[in-house]
Amino acid sequence: MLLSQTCIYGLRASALLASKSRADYTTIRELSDELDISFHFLTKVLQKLTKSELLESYKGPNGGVKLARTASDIKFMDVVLSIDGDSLLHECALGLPGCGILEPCPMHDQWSGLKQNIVTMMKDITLKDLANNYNSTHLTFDSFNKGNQV
Amino acid sequence: MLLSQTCIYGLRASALLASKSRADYTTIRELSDELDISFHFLTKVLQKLTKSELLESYKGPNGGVKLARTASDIKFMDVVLSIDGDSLLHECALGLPGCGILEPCPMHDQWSGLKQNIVTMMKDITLKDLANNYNSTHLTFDSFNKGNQV
DNA sequence: GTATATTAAGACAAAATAGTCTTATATATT
DNA sequence: AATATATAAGACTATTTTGTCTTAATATAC
Ligand code: SF4
Ligand code: SF4
Repeated sequence: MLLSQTCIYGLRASALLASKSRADYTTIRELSDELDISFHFLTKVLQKLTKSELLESYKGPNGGVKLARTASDIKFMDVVLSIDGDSLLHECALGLPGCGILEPCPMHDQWSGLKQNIVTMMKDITLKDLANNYNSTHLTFDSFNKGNQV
Repeated sequence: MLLSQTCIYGLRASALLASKSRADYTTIRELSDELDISFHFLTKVLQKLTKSELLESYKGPNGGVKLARTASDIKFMDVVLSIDGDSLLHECALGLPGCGILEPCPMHDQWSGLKQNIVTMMKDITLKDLANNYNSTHLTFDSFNKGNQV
């Protein structure tokens, strides 16, 4: 897995938030219900995004969370960096230690090209993109998760 | 991380084995020393490769492990499949549940292309490729692992 | 100000992954 | 046969990741 489970939750919640109006706060309970993620766990995940100032939170009645910027202004990568940190950028996802510049392994050129493409994609795609074709079934039910081809 | 730590160990040991003669068995102790991996842990990892018939093992004096086939005949992907299974092939490494064919998310086309490239690379590269430019420093010391760019 | 709704924080528990250690088994040498 | 050398197997521990629960803090409404 390229991204932690925690990060995935953050991405799914962010995408869902991006499909909602920024005029109102959405409660984490509503998000956790729609996404079928544990409320308490999602709360902790979103706290990271709030601290990173990708989300804004508000306590009390009519409180909740909302995007801190417009959906088109928040990149997929912003969420990844906030939750998983920058290891994706700096470490070889193949996991082979001793990195590329000094002593490249035979896969390095190919791999680093592919990896750069992934990073570019994550830096290109915004929450608006994710929200555009948003399909609640897709982002919601884990039951679809088994045995599907990618 | 795309591959488990266990899988990385298997790959590093396999690459090292590929740089050695198939006429002799190499002891796991020798591999674990050269790669700076716990002997007992590496033993368990290599047992998987032996069960998958990528390696052959032999007990007793002058025993050890060796490649079951020529290095050019064993793919990077063979090792990955043996140790991590086929989740890399079937699951979205982005982790978003509910997969691509029925309800593709907006990233699907891009992502599935990139992912296919990774899979193709892993199916293309053989242990011989890894062994060719083999550099023991690179595959050995974790101290190089921090802060290098990929 | 009291009750209610909400996020924040942190202690705690469970599960998955990684790593260690001991014993069993097979082989070779003498 | 006895000893030494090796992998195989499995119990055990440690660490990380994931998930749960309780309490604190903050805001609203009445
Ligand atoms: S040389 Fe490149 S591909 Fe190979 S292990 Fe290092 S960073 Fe990864
Ligand atoms: S649609 Fe494709 S990219 Fe998106 S989550 Fe599913 S498999 Fe992954």
